[in-house]
Amino acid sequence: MQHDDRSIAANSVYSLRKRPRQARAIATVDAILDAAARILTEDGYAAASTNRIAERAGVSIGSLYEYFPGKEAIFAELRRREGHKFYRELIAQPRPQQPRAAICHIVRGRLNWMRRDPVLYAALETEVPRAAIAEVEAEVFDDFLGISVAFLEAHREMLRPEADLRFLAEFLMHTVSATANTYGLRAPDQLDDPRLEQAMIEMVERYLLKDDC
Amino acid sequence: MQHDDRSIAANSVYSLRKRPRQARAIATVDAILDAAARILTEDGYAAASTNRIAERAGVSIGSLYEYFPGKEAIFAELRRREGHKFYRELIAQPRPQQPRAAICHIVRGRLNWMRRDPVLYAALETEVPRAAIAEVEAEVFDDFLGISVAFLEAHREMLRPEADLRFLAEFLMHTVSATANTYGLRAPDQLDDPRLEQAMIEMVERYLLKDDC
DNA sequence: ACGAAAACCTAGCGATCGCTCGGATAATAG
DNA sequence: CTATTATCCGAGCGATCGCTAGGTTTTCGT
Repeated sequence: MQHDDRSIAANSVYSLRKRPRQARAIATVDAILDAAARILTEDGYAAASTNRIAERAGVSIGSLYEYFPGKEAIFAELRRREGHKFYRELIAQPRPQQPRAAICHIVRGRLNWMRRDPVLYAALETEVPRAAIAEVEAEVFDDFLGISVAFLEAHREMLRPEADLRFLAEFLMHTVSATANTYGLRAPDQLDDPRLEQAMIEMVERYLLKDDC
Repeated sequence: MQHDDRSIAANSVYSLRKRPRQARAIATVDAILDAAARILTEDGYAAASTNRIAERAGVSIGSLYEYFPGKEAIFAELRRREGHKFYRELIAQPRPQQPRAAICHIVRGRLNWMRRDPVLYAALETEVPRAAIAEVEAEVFDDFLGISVAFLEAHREMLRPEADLRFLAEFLMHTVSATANTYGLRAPDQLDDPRLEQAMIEMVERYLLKDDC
């Protein structure tokens, strides 16, 4: 398993204190993040104390603070890795050229991401303090926004007239993302209802594309 | 003997411990909720300790626990009151009969609610532990879902063929609500952008109504 | 093999947490 | 008035929090 440099961010209270170099150190960091995710999933953020995370990870509290400058940094890193995982998965697959197929691809990808562990992602998006998540969130969002705008520009003739493609891309990303999150949070069992995926796809298509497409 | 008219909420760890009877007691509860809201807005849930809330409210910690069985109950009650405020506001106004006007009315109402205090509502929806909010949230949601389904049924002929109106109503409520929340959380300044309101309205209209409407 | 660097650990500090308890004060009922 | 209930108070408990200091063990480079 290769270790990606991008999952370790610039110097900040929410980034790793130092890079784990040896294999066992990487395993330690992974175990901490895994334990944090499990506790967050099972008992919520309030129950996820640093001592308990370390204990659950089978690691001493001292080792935890060897790599993480503070509690919130653990969840920031967790969010960072999951975000990049989704992002890389999505752009690894060839992106369809046809708008309809591309919309389908994006919506399905976003839903699949949430389906993998709805409770964890919902908790990450909602119970973890905003400050810890905000900057991490922006990284992938901005990247993806650029791709989306470029895609809309490439298919401008098929779209309804719209002055600001950037606003449009932002709006659709927020809508799709927010809806997926909300279902993951409020009705995780409905994530697998084929009607949900279909409804989201059709909603975006109908709003975005000209009527005669 | 003691006739117990606890008309505030069902007995639960998230409801008031006892009903404030005198005017000064009501003022105390209000002050506590107000202080909780301000601290939550300014410094987040992690900083909103019971001691600090009581101090900010100008009330002793003893008085706080006179009425609230625990910390989370404070935020549950806060959420309950804000939710009912929105709900009553929305159904107090005459609901338009025409589908397009009704959609407009609902979307604008939901956005106006979020506009009143984006940071507070975003924090309520996201940083407060789920358990404290869940049951409160369901109260208004279920009520409103009934209204929505009835409305869709009344205008069935104008809608695109759709088997399950209940699923449809739920989907639209979640989408509109989630989008409003997300903008309040990630880009509160854009809440006043007229393009956002317009985009949300058009998106719902285009998805919901037949093409020839 | 050996010194340096990296990784890991334990004990526990100071602060703060949520919350209780016993009693003081104010409003209300009879 | 008095008795009763409602309200308010704040010292402080036990638990736990995030986190650190200082030392030991493991790995790596040479």
